[in-house]
Amino acid sequence: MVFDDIDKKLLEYLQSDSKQTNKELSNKLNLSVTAVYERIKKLEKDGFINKYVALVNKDRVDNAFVAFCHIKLIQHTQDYVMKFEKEVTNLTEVLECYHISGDYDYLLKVIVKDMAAFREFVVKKLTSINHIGSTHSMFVINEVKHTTAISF
Amino acid sequence: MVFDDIDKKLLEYLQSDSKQTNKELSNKLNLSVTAVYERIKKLEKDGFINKYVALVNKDRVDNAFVAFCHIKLIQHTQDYVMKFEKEVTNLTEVLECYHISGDYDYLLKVIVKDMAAFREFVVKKLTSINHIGSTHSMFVINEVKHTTAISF
DNA sequence: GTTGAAACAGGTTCCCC
DNA sequence: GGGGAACCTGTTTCAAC
Repeated sequence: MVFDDIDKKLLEYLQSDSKQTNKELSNKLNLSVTAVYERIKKLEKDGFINKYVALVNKDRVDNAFVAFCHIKLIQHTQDYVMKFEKEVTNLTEVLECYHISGDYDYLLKVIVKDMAAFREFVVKKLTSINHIGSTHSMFVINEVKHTTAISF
Repeated sequence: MVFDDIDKKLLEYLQSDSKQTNKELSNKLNLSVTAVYERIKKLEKDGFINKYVALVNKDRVDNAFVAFCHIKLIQHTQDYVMKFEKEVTNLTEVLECYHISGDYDYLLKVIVKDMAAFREFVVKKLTSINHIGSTHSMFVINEVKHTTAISF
């Protein structure tokens, strides 16, 4: 597929504000509205754009406590790994989960109400998943930067 | 401000798909289109909704290499901290930056082309910021889960 | 908060180059 | 592939309840 510099620009614009009209985008890209429309549809169809979402302001949400959890599994058989990943994915408190290199196997980003809720989450939900060896938690003191936009 | 269970539901819907029509939302919430419209405008005005964005599929982007970097500062004077945070925020490779508890001061989520580009990033950009003591990097082997939607 | 209608803007389609 | 005009769907505003 063709994926040129205009598409990259377009993706950057849509990543920063998806509510722009095609007319606004056509001005920025020096294209016609139709061309913008067709390029966007193409990017959606070809899976470059996953979805369009509203981003919620964490500061306005009461008691948004964010933590990162390192997790080590006891064993790494395919069974254990797949089961762990499936169960972790189902936890609404887990916003992100990465299989990573290093001392630990996984890094989780978790959001809960407060420290008490975090303790509850670790004890009741996280460590109740079998095969977890050890965990190590870090608490977010301040969110310095957070963007969903990838630069091209 | 009133922020009831309907608003929470509405935010959850908009976080999962912001392109739904007000009519679709009105069906899900058992409200009129006008009521949905007014609630959304209120949530936007009151800052609950930061913005609307397109989420790009990392798998379709050539060579999206993601790493997490722990960073320790040499000193923690207000000057150093603010300068570091400002410079890190300006790096397009840095998607997220958190001031965290624990052995390190900061946790960064970085996206670059490949391992070579990561090395380049660390040597040329990251450690050229003054006052950085030590860094420790972890590489993402697989993204198991990634959502921007907070549950209420 | 609801309904309905009217006005408008934007998305979508089609035909042209 | 891009441009222009017609069409159509959704948003926005307003009235009355």
